[in-house]
Parts: sequence; structure tokens; C-alpha cells
Amino acid sequence: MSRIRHLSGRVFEKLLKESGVDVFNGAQGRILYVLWEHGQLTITEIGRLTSLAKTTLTSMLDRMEAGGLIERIPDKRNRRQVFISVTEKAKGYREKYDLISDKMSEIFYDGFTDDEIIGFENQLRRIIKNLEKEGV
Amino acid sequence: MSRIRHLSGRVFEKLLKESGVDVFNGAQGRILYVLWEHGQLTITEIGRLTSLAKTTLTSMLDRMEAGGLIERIPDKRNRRQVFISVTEKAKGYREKYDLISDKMSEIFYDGFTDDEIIGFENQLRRIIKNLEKEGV
DNA sequence: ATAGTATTGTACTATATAGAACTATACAAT
DNA sequence: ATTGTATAGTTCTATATAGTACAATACTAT
Repeated sequence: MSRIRHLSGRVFEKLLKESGVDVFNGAQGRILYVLWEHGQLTITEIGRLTSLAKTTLTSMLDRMEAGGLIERIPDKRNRRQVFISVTEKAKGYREKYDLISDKMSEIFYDGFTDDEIIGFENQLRRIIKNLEKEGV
Repeated sequence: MSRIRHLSGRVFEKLLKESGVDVFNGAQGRILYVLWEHGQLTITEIGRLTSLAKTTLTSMLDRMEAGGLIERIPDKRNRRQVFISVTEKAKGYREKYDLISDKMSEIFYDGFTDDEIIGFENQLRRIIKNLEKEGV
């Protein structure tokens, strides 16, 4: 499992490069993805949706902000929190990102029947539940 | 898949801690595991078996050597390569590690039949092959 | 109002990971 | 023997990740 995660990360980076996407990488792609799906999010919410620690996000969002992909928008109602919003530039990459995700699935499940994929993904969900029971 | 890897990493670290193992972590455990299985290995071979880049291994093995878990043994036949060998200290942890691995499997596959586990792991191997075909 | 507690995000630090460039060595073709 | 190429590992650099400690702010109970 660990090897798969590892290898798939590297394959995904390669696909991004081949598609000429050099403004963000796999991890940043996942952050953009949840932002595309949900619109504005606070850093804590992004952490919950991506399973990344907030300390990881601070520096990651720094780099993404420097690259013009996201903006930090202070919340006037609650001055502790900051909304993260995607820029127009980042919006322009969404379609390309979806294509790469599809391509990734094709590579991953090459030779699998539809039923096998469904069964496999159900088993993944069962494993997630098993792990979550451990309360980590 | 990414969430499972993330969660299982945390569960594994927790089990290590609960067992009082604080001299190595999950990633280092995987390296020790392939060394226990195969005996002496070169760095390139460890990289192949763990899917870690050799640049990653250089610094990881530095830390493990400093922690007295492994030794670097120059190959006299081929002076380019270096054998990595586990120390007696590391050997003492094998039994504990195996127990933790078993416990990990129990948590992971809770509710799975033996056939389901066999089928699932075959599918994992197929996915690894699919990803390796990409030559990353 | 105030004191205590919870939350939100950041700074600092350590480790993990890998790409690019490099050195040293081995091998292969002539 | 020489020259070119492949292999093994390290150094240097950049990014990714998270733990600890912290500051600022919000909330809650009195």
C-alpha cells in the first residue's frame, strides 16, 4: 500500500509535467481540488479535507500564494481565521487537472474489469473504516 | 489510497510507540524489514524493494547508521557499491516488529475473509505493476 | 468585567523525499 | 591501452510533512 501511494505520487507528478503543468504539483493539486469543489475554505477545513496538518498547509499555501494560485482573505467576522480562495489563474487549470486524474485512474486500474474496480474500492472503504476505528 | 496510507502510517507509528519501540519509525522499519528478509543488500537493491530513491536512502541510512541500526560495509569486489547490514541491536527488534505487523494486519483486514485478503493483495500487486510500467 | 479555555493560524525545527550534478569505479568496444 | 558508456553512491538543493510552542482572537462561565 505504501509502495503504491509512493509510486502513484511519482506517476502523477510525471503526468502533470507531461501535460505542461509546471505551476503546481500533486499535493498542491489536491488542495486546489478541494477548493474547486467547495469554494472558499479556511485552512483548518482544507486540513480536514486533505488530511494535511495545518503546519504543513501554512508553508504550502505560502508557496501557492507566491505562485499566484491562491489568495488569503482575512475573515472580518472572525479575525482568527483566514479564507483561502483560488485565483483566476488557478481556475484555468481545472480542466487539465481533471484530464490528468482520469489518465491516472486508467493507468492504476489497467486490466481491471468494472466489477473488479467496484469491489476493490469497496474494500478500500472497509479498510479506511477499520483504521479510523483506531482513533488516530 | 492516499488516506489509507496516511491513516495506516499513523496507526503503525502508534503501535510502535505502544510497544516501546522508539529507535526507528515506520519508514525505517520497512528498510529493516527488507534487510531482515534478504540479509545484506546494496543501497540500489533497497531502493528497488522499498521504492525509495537512492538520494532518500543516503540520508535515511545516515540516520540509521548514527542510531546504530545498520552498518555500511564496502564491497571489495566492486568498489562502487556498499553493502548495508543490520546490527545486532536491530536484530533484537525483529520479533517485536513482526508482532506489530501482525497486529497491523488484523486491524487493517478486520472483517475480511481469507479469500478476500488474498484477492485484495493480488489486486494491489497488479496496481504496483501497472504503476511500475510507467517507468518512474 | 474577568478569568479560564478553546480555536486559528504561524514560527521554528527536524525529518522525509527526490531531482540535478557530481565522483569514482566498472565494463565494453575497438 | 584508450575511449566511451553504464552503474553506485553522495552532495547539494528544494520541497513536503508534521510536532512543539506560541500569539492573537473568540467563547464561556461566573
